[in-house]
Amino acid sequence: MEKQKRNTKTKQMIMSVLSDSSSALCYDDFAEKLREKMDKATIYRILQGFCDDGMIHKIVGENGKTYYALCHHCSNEKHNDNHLHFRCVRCETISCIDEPVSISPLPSGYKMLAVSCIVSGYCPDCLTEQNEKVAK
Amino acid sequence: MEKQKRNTKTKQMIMSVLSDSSSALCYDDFAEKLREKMDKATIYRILQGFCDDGMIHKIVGENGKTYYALCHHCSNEKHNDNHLHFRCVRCETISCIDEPVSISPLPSGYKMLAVSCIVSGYCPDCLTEQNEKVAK
DNA sequence: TTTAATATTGCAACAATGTCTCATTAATTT
DNA sequence: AAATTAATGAGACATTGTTGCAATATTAAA
Repeated sequence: MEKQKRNTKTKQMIMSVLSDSSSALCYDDFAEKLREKMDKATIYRILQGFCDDGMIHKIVGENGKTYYALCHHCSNEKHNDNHLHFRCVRCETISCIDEPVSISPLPSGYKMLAVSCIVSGYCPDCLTEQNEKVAK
Repeated sequence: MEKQKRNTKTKQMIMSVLSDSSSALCYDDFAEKLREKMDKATIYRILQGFCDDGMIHKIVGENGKTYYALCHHCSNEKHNDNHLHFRCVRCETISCIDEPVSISPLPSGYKMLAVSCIVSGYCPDCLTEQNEKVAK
């Protein structure tokens, strides 16, 4: 790790965009919220740097895009990306769920090191709206 | 579904490459095995067609690449992509594990529709080799 | 079997996502 | 304040995948 030695305004802006969001963000989200204040390469480099430093983590969506999220519940000692991610099929946001993923026992002979898991469905907000629609 | 109406040689070749493989394959794998006998667009289109027809399924790896695998254990009536995928960190193959994924209960308010899950670690072959190395 | 209809293919251009180089700028150290 | 070093912006490039369209192959019709 030879990265992120200076705490610049650029980095602060990116970090604050991410802190203000309750869901994981992709490059386009950052670009939009920063209104072209920052170069594409810079955004990607800073996000990669934060990942290398263990401050955020990546989630690759089923659309092939990479999303970035703060490591809210990862301690410094024990960095754990193995939690669940949830993608809402209605509002299209991806967010972290703090419950650890329990995977049914693997067939013998396999050794598990990490889990990357995205559940899709309705998030609480969208499920509520959905139910209200049906109720009408 | 308006696809794959003709069973051409091209499709047969792609299907046989996939049948012969015990792991999921990405575009490059097909291109390599078919030795430039076939155009990129054709390969992608046929794979997409097989997906639409429910004969194969896609897995998006953590590298952002899409892998394709036969639906070995999906019946026609009940198409189930919600099984586990395993990526070996040593031989770098991605394969399907037929065990269904059991996810620890979601927080209330969420409604799960599908699961996309990739476990990484050592596959049986590579774990054996690893252990033999250590034993020496 | 020959013709007509239609699906498939190859090619090239394009699109989206992300990375790299390198000159310039900004932050830190001396 | 000057020197050092890290970060940034700009554009070119890389990779993965898609699209439009003319040419080809397959199937259906005559």
